[in-house]
Amino acid sequence: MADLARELNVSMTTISRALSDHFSIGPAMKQKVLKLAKKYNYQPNHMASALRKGKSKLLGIVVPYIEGRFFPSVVHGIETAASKAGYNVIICQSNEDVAQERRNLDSLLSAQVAGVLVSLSRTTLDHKHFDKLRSRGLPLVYFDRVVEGDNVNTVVLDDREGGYLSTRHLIAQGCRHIAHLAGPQHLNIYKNRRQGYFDALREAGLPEDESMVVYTDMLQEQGAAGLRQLLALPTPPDAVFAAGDFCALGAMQEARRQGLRVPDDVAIAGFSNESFTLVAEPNITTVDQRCEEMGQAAVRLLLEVINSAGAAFSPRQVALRPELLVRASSLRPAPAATPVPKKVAVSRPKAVG
Amino acid sequence: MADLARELNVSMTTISRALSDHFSIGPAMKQKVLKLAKKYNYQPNHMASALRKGKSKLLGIVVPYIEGRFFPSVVHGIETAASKAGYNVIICQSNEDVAQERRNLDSLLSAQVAGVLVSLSRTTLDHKHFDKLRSRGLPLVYFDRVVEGDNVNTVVLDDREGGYLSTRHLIAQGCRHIAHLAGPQHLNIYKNRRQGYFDALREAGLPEDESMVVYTDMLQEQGAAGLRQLLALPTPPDAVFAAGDFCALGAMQEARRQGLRVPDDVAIAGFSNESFTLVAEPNITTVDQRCEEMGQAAVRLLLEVINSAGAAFSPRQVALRPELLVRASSLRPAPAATPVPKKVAVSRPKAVG
DNA sequence: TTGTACGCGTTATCAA
DNA sequence: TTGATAACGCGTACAA
Repeated sequence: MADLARELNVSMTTISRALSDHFSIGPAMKQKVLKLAKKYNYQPNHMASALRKGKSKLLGIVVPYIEGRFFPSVVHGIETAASKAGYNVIICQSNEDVAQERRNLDSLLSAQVAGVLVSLSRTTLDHKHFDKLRSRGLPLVYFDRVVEGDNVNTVVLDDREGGYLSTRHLIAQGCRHIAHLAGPQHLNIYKNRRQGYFDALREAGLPEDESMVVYTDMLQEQGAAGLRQLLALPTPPDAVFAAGDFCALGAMQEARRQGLRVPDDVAIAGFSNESFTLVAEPNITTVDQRCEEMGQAAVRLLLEVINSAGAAFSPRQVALRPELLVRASSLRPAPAATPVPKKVAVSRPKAVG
Repeated sequence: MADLARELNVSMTTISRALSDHFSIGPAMKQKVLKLAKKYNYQPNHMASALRKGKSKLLGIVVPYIEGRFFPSVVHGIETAASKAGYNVIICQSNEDVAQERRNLDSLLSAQVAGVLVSLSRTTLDHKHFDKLRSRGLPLVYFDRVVEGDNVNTVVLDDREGGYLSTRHLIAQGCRHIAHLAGPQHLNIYKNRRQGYFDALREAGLPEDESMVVYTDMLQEQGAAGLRQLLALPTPPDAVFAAGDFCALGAMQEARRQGLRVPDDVAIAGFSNESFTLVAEPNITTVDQRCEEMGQAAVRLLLEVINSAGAAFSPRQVALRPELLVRASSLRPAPAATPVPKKVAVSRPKAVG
C-alpha cells in the first residue's frame, strides 16, 4: 500500500507494478518491494482490483442443493480446478426453486463474478432469467441439468451411452425381458438414459415395449412399487435397468421380499454409483457419472470463454463418457451365455469433447 | 447509477439514498427511483460498496474437503443460513493440508470476507496462521474440528455424549464386554467419543479395559481388522462401539464372515449416520451429527461476532446434542433384559448453547 | 430533503 | 524505468 511507497520513497505506481509483475520494472526495485511486502505481510485487496479492472477472480456456482453424492463431488471438482487457476468460488443453492435460482443469479451478478456455472433447478422450465447474464457479457456454462441447444455451453455425462451400456450388459447376461424404471422425462438426463435403454434393445433385436417402462421420481419406494407393477405383467421382467440407484435399491429389496433371487431370477442395474451400492447385498451394478471430471471440465470450458474475452466464442457441448461398474446384482452365475450383439450405427457413442 | 441520476435530474446521492433505504428521503422520490431501477434492472455493485464501507457480504468457509456425508451437509446448512442473512459464501478446501489451509486463509483475506468458518485440516497441529485473521479483526468460528480452549468460538457436536449414549444403549441391551474401535486421538472428535465410551462403562460399573480399544483411522478395512483382533482375545466382545460408520460396517462384515450373528452374537453401533447404515443388513445403529444444525449454529455465532463489531465479544463454545438412532445391528431379540443403569453425575450432558 | 465533494485500494494512461 | 493523475461505483460528512 501507501505505507510501502512511503517507506521506499517511491510512488504507489511502482509498488503496484512490482507486485503485479509488470514488465517495466527494475529487478532490483522489484525484489525490494516484494521483500518489504512480505515483512508487512501485505494482502492485496481483490475487491479494489476487481473494481478498477472490471474483472474479478470469482466464479459463481448455482446448484439445486449440496447433498447426496453427485453435487458435492462436482463442486469438489469445480473448487479444485478453479483454485488451481487462481479463482475463488461462490456457491449458491436454488433448492429446486426457479425463484430462488433467479435470486441466486442476481446475487452473483452483484458479487461481480467473472463467470457462472449452473445446474438447473427441477422447476426451471424457461430460462429467460439467464439472458440477464448474457446481456452483461457474463460467461455461462451449464452442467448436468442443462438447457438443450447448440448456442449454450454445456458439460454433461453421456447419459444415453450410460443407459445403453447398462442395458447391453443385461442383454449379454442372457436377459431378454428387460424393464426400465425411468425418471421425469422433462429432465435431459432421464430422457437420455431411457433413450439408451431403447437403443440397446433395438440393436439386439428385442421389442421396444412401453409396458416394460415405469415412470417414477426415482425414489426408493417408487422402485419397489414399480417392480411390483412389473411382476404383475403376463411376462414379468428378468432384469431391471433403473435410472437411479435409490430406485434400483427399492426394486431389489422388493424382489427379495417377493422371494426372488437377485440376480438369478431378476438382474438389477442402477445409475449414479451411490456409495451404498457397494454396501447392499448383493452389490449393485451401476454407472459412474464422473462427477469430479464434470466439475473440472466445466471450469475448463468456462475459463476458455472468459479468456476468449470478446473474441467471438462459439458455444461448445461436452459429453463425458460414463463408466459401467458391473457388480453382483446383475452378474449371472453362468455368464456370457449369449454373446454380446455386435454394435451397429445406433450404438455409437456421441462425440466426446 | 449515474444513468438513473441523469434521467431523474437528481444527484447520485439521492439515488444512493433511495436504494439503500436511507431515512432522509422522500417517499415519492424513493418510489420513482426504485421503479426506474427495476426498469433498467439496476444491479448494485457489492464490491464497490464493500470497498467503500470496509464491510463485505461474503463469508469464507474452509473445510478439509467437500465429500462424504458430513461436510457437504454442514456447508448446506451454512449456505442456507448465510443466504437468509443476505450473505454469500466462498468455499475453500484444504485437502487435509496445512499449507493449503494457509493459502486458503490468504485467499479469503484478499477476497475481503466479513468472517471465516473453519474446520481444521487433519495435519494442522498449530494454528498460528489464524492469528493473521485476528490481527485484522476478522471474526472466526471453528466447527467440528476445532481448536480447544475458551478463547475461541466453536460449534461442535457433543461427541462425548454421543459415545456415551451409544455405549449406554449397548449396555442396556445386555452386553457386558463392549469393545471400542477408536479414531486418531489428536482430533477432538475421536477423543471425545472414546471418553463417552469410558464414561458409560464406569457408570455401569464395568471395567475400563484398554485392551478392548483398538485405534484405527476409521477405514472400513481397519474395522474388519480391528474386530479380528478383538475376537482373538481371551474374552471376546459381545458388542462393538465404532467411532465411525465405515469402521462399523467393516466390523459387521467381518463378524458375518466369521459366522457370528449380528446383533445376537455381537452387537454393533457406529457413528455419523452415513446413508449406507440404512442399506446394510442388518441396518446399523448410529449417531446423527446434526450436520445442518451445526452449519446454521456456526453462521449464527459468526454473525453475532460480526454484528458485535468492536464491542468486546467474549468467545463462546456451542455443543449440539447428538441423536442416537437405534437400528437392528444392536437390537437384541430379547431386549431390555437388563434395566438401564440409573444416571450418575458423570453422565450429565454438557451445556448446550 | 437534497446536493457537493471526497475517499475506499488499485491500476491504466500519459508524461517525464 | 518511474511518477502524477484519474477513474472504477458507491457511501458519507458537510453544506445548502
